[in-house]
Amino acid sequence: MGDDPCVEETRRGRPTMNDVAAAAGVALKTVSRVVNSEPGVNAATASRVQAAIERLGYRRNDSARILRRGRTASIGLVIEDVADAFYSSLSRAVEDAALHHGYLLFTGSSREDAARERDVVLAFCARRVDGLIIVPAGSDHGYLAPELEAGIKVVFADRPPGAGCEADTVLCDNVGGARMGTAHLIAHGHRRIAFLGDSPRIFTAAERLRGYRQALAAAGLPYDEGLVAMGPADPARMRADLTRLLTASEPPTALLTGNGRTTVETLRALASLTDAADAGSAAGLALVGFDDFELADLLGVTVVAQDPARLGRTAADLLFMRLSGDEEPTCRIELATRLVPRGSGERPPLPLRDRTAG
Amino acid sequence: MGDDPCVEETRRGRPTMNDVAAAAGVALKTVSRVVNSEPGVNAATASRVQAAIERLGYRRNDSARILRRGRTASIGLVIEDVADAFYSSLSRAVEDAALHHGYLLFTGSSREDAARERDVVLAFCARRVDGLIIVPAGSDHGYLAPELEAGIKVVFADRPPGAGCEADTVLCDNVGGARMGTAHLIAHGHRRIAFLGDSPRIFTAAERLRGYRQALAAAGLPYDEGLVAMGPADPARMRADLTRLLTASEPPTALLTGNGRTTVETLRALASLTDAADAGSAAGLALVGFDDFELADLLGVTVVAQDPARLGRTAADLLFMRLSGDEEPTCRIELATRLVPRGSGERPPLPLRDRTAG
DNA sequence: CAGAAGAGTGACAACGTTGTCTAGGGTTGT
DNA sequence: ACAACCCTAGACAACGTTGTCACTCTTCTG
Repeated sequence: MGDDPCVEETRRGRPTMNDVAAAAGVALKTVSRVVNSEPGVNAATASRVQAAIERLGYRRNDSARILRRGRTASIGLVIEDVADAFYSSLSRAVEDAALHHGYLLFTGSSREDAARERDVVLAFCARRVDGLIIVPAGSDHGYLAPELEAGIKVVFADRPPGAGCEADTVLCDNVGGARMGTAHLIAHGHRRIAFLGDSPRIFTAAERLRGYRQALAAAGLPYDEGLVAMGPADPARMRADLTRLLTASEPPTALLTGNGRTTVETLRALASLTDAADAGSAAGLALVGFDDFELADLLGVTVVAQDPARLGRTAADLLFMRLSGDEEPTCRIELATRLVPRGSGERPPLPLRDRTAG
Repeated sequence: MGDDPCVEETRRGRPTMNDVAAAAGVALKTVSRVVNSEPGVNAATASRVQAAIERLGYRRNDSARILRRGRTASIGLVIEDVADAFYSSLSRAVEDAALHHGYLLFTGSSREDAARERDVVLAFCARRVDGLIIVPAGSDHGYLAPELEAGIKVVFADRPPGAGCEADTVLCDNVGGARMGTAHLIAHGHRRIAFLGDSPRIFTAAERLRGYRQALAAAGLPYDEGLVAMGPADPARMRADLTRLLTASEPPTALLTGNGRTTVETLRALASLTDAADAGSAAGLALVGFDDFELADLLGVTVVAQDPARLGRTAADLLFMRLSGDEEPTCRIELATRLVPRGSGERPPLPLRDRTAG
């Protein structure tokens, strides 16, 4: 009475193949065969094993399986922030691809922090992912050398790896997109166009600044540093920058914003600065945003659209090609951007003396 | 010459602790101690081992570690869709909590498909996650019994588990929120209020419908099925439903929309139906949306705000309490919602004869 | 009818790590 | 000088699975 009432049931924790084997009266290996749908098991035996599996609630231990087999059928995705719409679209595309190939997906955010990027990547490597898709935050990827050496396939997305790291890369045409957006404003008569972008140490922000400058140069317009404000999309900073721009002696008549968050915060700042209900036309400024965003259509904001889902899909396709044995030299793909006119970018320059801000 | 030029370097694949031990001239176990920062290793020995680790690019194999130790220090999160803003905020909160506790996070989307939810959950269990946070798509969670039995901690978020599954649950006050939003419209003079929601087989949609009906009843207003349209947030369907509502003999003067996507698609449909640039006031309808969304402030849309980040944080806190040994009876937490007036919900009813839609 | 072929099953080692136990050698206390 | 101790280090088994090989029956072939 004081003893185990039933030894078999008292076993704590998860049942193993051994337990199933004992319950079904077969050998361990036979259970393994059933679990993995391997051929060479009598139908009657198989169903007896199956019954034992269901009765005990057995689930295969993938850690043991991975340890034994070497391949994990999982990939890792490192992005900047899951909560950002751009990256969550990208995530979803990668998740779809992983599911389609029967892979499990780890996702982690770097929060634009190189050390954290490294930690997340190495944690995934410790879990022995077969491949990685990385949106790099840092610019030194030397830490990847042993991983690449060990055969882990890596694809960089949205931004290239740091110098000295050779790997497939999928980017948007940042320079071309920014050039196109700027040229669009120039074509509508603007001569003083401000550029509001993310911190210039971020690859995409620097590239877009480059495109902006190219467009100015192509049109024979001067590059004025006073019209450029770059930094993280912090509402307070952006308000201050916009106030400075708009109260300058020669304020811009148009804005090019460097990414989705910047565009949105610019719209907010403009709305709060001008008390205009219709933010799209606030202050009479023309506006082109780099990167499309939800509701840009309703707000009438002209954008240079990237396609984050396509970016993710392309990176995943590339990764799975590598995983299935493709040994071609590494490649660098640049996806085209698309200008979507919605009104805000087609406004002509307004005489600026009429209004004051602040 | 034809042979291995250097046996040690030729070894394919990843170095193991054994390799490191050999390279450093110590025993396997000593390497293990160094890797895990266990005490009892001479500083000189430790640095020799460390050097070998770096030279070989050794990374611990977590599968083996997990197999040996039993605990995985990882949790799984199953949501409906990473690309949805509500769930991506929730994800981010969970990710933060996981990071803070030193746990790794698996994320998977169910796409509102019960079978897929089950597959994802079981895949995570096969990887031996210690805990799970689930936004359930299905209503039968019998498949979780063996997992719970095996000690996996489960917290349900946003929606409760199906009958017969006992587990901690964190919800929003859907009924109260919808009641509040509806009462707000009633307080502004509306008598015919339409409800546009997600498919009624989704828990939150059904609850919100319930809140809507309660508010009507409390105000002595009749419940008119003709004012209710529920289904997935498909643009075409929503346009058709709105057209039907607005061209009815007694059209509504206000709308309550049942979630973020529905609100956004409603705004789009209204804009396209009325050609109004200012979608917020399109058709003169008052509008309250359940669930806040990016740019609702600029569009002037009154919402009943949930806090997805708080939802995720609460669920994660609960899970980590369970993981650290908390054995209290399961609980069900309901988070309050908050009404955020921004204009669209404060418009008075308009005489409806003036306009025609379609 | 003997021998070969094949289907079904099981024994066993190995994957890379960690927990337990043991051994060597130096220091301390009496 | 001897025992008792601590510090360091290694030997070994075990975690749960899968790949390899070997064994036992049938059944088929010559």
